[in-house]
Amino acid sequence: MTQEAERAVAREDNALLAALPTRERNDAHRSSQLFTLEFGAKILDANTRSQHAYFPIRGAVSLIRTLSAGPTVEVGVVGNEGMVGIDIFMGAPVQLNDAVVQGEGSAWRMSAEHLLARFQRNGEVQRQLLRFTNAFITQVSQTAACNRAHDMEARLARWLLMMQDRVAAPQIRMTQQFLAHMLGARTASVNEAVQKLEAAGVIGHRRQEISVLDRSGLEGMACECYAIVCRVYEQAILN
Amino acid sequence: MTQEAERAVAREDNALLAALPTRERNDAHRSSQLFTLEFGAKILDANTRSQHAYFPIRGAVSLIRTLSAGPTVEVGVVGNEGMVGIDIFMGAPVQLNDAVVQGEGSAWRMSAEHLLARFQRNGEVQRQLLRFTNAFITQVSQTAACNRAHDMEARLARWLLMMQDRVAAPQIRMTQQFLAHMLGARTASVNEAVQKLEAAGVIGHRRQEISVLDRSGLEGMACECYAIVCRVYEQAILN
DNA sequence: ATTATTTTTTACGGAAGCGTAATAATGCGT
DNA sequence: ACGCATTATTACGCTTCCGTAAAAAATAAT
Repeated sequence: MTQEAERAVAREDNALLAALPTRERNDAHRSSQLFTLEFGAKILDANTRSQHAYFPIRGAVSLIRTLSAGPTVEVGVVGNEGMVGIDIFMGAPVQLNDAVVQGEGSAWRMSAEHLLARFQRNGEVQRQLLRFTNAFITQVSQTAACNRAHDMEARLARWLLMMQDRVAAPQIRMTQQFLAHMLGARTASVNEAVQKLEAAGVIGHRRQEISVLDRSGLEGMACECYAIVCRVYEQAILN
Repeated sequence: MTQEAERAVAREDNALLAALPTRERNDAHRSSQLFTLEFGAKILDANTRSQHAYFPIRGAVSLIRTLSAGPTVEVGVVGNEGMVGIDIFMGAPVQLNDAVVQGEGSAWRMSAEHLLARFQRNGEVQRQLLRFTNAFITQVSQTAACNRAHDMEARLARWLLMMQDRVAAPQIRMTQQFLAHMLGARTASVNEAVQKLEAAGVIGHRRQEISVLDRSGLEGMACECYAIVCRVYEQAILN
């Protein structure tokens, strides 16, 4: 309950911006527009220099890599705790992932120039952004290990938990086809895993929707990766 | 051949340091010690704040994540083109990977305090380090996708190529057991893949050693990930 | 309502790789 | 030279997940 309350508060603003000194925070808000994260929208393109950074207030954005043979794999998810567009201040020539909205919500959108200027001018802004980036690296590392070691069922459970944390709703809306793209698997394999989790009573599902029924049960079926990544982001946000 | 020559030149110093303005570069050398990368040495520990950063001149360092169920997975490799210890300037509370020497060589070793001070003081140092870090993120992302999508044989080929680039020798020394840890697989599976590559005539092997016989043949058997990661590092190093 | 479309579910043979463990080869110490 | 320890290889049954694709169910369009 207390945790619930904390979350509600946190959701009023992006956690990264919220952690900035008042002055910088206000500045960030003034130089951003509120942007609606619409389901399925591709907000950043692979092989392109990002024009904008996004600081989600609510919602989830997946970073997806497409391999030449066709399959796509999600390498990370960003929500309230972070931002999309790190390539802007990391000095990347281009970035290689697509960023796609998975869970509807809203975000502050800031131009690349603005972000870069803020990053270079203010030490605290820089410090926060780099701390997040480091946590993000850990997330991607964990995903790399997870993809090698854990099976569909555990990975699906993990993904649902991460998504639910970010959309802040018990239902998660998406087709299993789409989910298969995230998990780098066949629709049929995903379906099997969905049914197993449902048989275990931790989720319910219908067309285009999965709902979490037993959160802690689901946590029990997810691989360790979920808890690890959660902890890393918590630590990154604390000062 | 020209490429060969370029490589030889590059190997005289770590590429990241070499790209710095003379002044900063000299400073870095003065405040570092030459450190021998001994095969198997663990130079950074998971769950610890790094005390030193390493800028390899020759040799390869693997970043390895150990999962609680036991298996270990390599999430990235660093050699001449980069450095180990990014957590120092990224403001990480701790970092979660072990860093283990895979290919013998040498590196400049710098204290964490020194590195942090240089990072914060000089824009060009910062810029280079962040550019590398961004390339590293791409490497890890690619590994995440690769681990999901590509089979042992292709991943082994990729790993051998990356390792060879960094140790700058046709032979790569390590037990298949160790290799299995890197690839997150059984020794037996690795052995099978080794034999397939050998049957294809692109590598030779004997106890504790694999040698690359047909470099471009091996490239043909590796997944796209090898070329992608190479390109990313090239771009990161160019100004 | 009926048809078309999208999404989910089921099916089946097959490949890759696992867990386990026994056997063979190699190299080291004395 | 001989025995010991490490490393590599082979074996076998099994699980997971793939490729492919057809059937069923849910929704949307006319």
